[in-house]
Amino acid sequence: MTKQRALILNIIRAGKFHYTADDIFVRAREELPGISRATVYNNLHAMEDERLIRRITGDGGPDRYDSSYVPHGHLICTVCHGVTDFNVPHFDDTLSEVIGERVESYELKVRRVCPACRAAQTV
Amino acid sequence: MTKQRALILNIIRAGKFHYTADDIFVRAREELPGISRATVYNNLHAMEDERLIRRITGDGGPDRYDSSYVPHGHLICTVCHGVTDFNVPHFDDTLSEVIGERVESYELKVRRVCPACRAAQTV
DNA sequence: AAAAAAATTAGAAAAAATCTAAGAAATCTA
DNA sequence: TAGATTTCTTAGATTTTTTCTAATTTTTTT
Repeated sequence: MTKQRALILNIIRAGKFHYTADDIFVRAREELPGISRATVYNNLHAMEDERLIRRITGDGGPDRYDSSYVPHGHLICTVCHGVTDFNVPHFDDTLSEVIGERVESYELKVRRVCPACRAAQTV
Repeated sequence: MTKQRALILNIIRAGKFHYTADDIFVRAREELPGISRATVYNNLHAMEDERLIRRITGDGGPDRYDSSYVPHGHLICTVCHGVTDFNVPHFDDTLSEVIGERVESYELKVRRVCPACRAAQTV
């Protein structure tokens, strides 16, 4: 756990939003001006493998990173590509029942226009 | 429906797999050597808007295209990586109710051990 | 047939991610 | 602790994927 990795993890955990690698790079550079883009990518991948964070592949936009690896749904805006978490309680149990097999994990992406973008559109 | 678009749609429909834009470009060029990459992208986007095809944003890799617009789940085996389609009837309506917003589409990937691999494991 | 609209083309450009080689930091070993 | 080994970071080039642009071709309309 280098200071670079700690910083990256902090940024992901502190943020209210799901950041892209570039978002994280820009924020990390404020604190550690010498940090390299490659370091950000390296550490994101390493932490993904260690299940410390989860990568969310978006809809057109760049990948984003979630501070929780526990499966949950993601609402993706088709306009701004912003990602919001949402939880369906016991969704894995529901899935298990539907498919008749034990579920290890799942990934659910729901695409819709987020409230902010919808408001902007109707103005 | 230009001949370029018809060809692209044919490639997507005839293929057993989900192709990337580049896969499609390479195959299209066999038939129509002058075809441009931009044409492939333009038509993929146009047909996606027309709901003739569906874009699947992958896990890291480039986007792929599915000959069916109708959303459906994918069961992914964590052992053999095989992919099986599965359908939850009216799942988008259910989602709409849960999140309280109009759902445009969804993508559901469920990871589990497929029956064949499970059988092999217990042997 | 002429004008207007739409689609296509080639290639440049942008966006996103990865790779490489050199150096720095941390860890291990005796 | 000194030296060796391993791991991590850096800068920037490279690759991959997608989009953009402007000129041309094709199609449609009048």
